[in-house]
Amino acid sequence: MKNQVIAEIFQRMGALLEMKDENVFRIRSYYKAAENIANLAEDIETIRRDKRLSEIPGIGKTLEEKITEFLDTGKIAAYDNLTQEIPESLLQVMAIPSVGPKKAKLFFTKLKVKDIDGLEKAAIQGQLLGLEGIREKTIEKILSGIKVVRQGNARMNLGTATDVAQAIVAQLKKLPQVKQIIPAGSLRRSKETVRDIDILVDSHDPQKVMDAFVHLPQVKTINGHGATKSSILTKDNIQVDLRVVEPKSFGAALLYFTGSTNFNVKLRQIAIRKGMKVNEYGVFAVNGDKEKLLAAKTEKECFAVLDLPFIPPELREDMGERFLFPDNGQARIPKLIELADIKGDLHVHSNYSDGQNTIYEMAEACRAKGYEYVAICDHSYKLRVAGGVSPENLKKKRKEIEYLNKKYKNFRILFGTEVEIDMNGNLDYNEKILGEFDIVIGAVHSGFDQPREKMTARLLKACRNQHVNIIAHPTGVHLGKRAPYDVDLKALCHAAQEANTFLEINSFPIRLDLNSNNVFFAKQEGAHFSINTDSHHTDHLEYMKFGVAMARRGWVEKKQVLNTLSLDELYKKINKR
DNA sequence: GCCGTTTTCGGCCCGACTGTTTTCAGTCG
Repeated sequence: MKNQVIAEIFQRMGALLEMKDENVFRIRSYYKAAENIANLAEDIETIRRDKRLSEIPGIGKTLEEKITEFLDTGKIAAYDNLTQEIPESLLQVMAIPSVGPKKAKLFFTKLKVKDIDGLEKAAIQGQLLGLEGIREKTIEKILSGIKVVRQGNARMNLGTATDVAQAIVAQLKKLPQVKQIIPAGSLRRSKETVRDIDILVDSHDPQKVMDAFVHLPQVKTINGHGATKSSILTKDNIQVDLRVVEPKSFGAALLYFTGSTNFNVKLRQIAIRKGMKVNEYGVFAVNGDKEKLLAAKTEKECFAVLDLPFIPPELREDMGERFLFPDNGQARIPKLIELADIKGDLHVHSNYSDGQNTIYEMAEACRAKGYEYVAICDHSYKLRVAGGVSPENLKKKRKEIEYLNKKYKNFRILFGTEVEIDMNGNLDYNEKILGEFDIVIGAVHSGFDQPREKMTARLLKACRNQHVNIIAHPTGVHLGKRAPYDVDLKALCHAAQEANTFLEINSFPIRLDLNSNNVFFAKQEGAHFSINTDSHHTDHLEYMKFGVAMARRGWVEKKQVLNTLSLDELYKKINKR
């Protein structure tokens, strides 16, 4: 798939145009196009072949031509021209906190600085001093910014972000001045990865809260410390922003601070059309230069005065056609699946393969969560690195499960497997063995580099096997580590639908696979899902909330998810017993 | 450069904080 490459080029073109001091709206077009392309679940070459490029939001005639040019020739002339004029390495310089397009351009034109090393050298040698608008403080900021960018500020996964945020929230909550406190931003939207953490506090005494925040033990550097807004870097180099507002405008502030940016833009555009204005202090009716506050206390009220239903944070992305802002009439927001709808976990491991806990411990932990069932799906024999279960050991495992099940009322352990799909789409256990499981999950753990046709055929074959109920982590992605393998998701969805096979939404924070864009796409293509944790420890069962978040971000309802069914309904659905 | 139930031209979200300035530009979210 060329999607990410093209998105990256448009992103870079946007930044280069910024340095050229181009029209800001033209620049925004490139950024917006980059984002929308990066979020496509479909291969952009397929879209192009079907002549649907202009249906991608933010893609007009010009950008369509550029995409076509890239797909045909492997390059974009306009991009090459830009990089002739401005060295690409200046984009690194722009990535330094406190250095934007204006300063990067200034350093390049005045000092011929074209990368981070050059800037550092110039700063140390005192060459920056005396440039227009540059004094000691600015140079200090640049030097510390260079350190930050060198340490890498990669996006963290949702699990890490949740932990970091919770630790800070727990400490600030102890302050008597803090009334409500809630992590906002991309974390509240449950985005797969998070760059920095935004926390919103409601208090009558902002200064006290700010002071406490910047002096938390995990703070390494203070980037900003204002009356209502502060920003710090933790010792693990994670940026955390805190914003304090008056209780009366908490809803408006939460709405603003949750974002996304594009969602805010969209919301504010809607307000303007209605003769209103939205900012973090409320929704206002505008009449000449007079403003009248209409709503601010809760998010719900703010949506209501804009004549919108409450839009759950997970949906606030304004991803073009997926976003059902009404052209006329009411937005239709489906009743999204909730964590409480989940009746069991259909993919956990035990110490029969590479899990840390016994079957009994996993079962008890699931019972404690109020589940009706759990499927113990250990790896199959061939995956030796993960202690795949031999056919002989399967018998023992099955007996153990039967023994435990005799003790349980209103709870059932399902005898399952996560079976290897080999390079040709064949399964690791024979048909007879596969027939004995309650649940069979097919999974790819090898041969990730196969070409699209081969990989797709491989998955389709497994998907159509009469015993396979679920396809595990369908794209194989490891966030920040391994790119997804190349599979025709559309074909997989259609095969899955025909074969009554479910696509997994794997909740493990480094996987989140399918991700929310894929879930949204797969849902449109008629796929149904199973949201599982892939737990290798009882602690991992908590990850279910992340998988549910992916489903919600993909507009999924309860009825589209296998493990919202009761045990009887589940058996019926998968044709067992 | 995109986009359209006021529009195919003329709009395009809004504010906090910082460092440099004597009123604002740049950066960020």
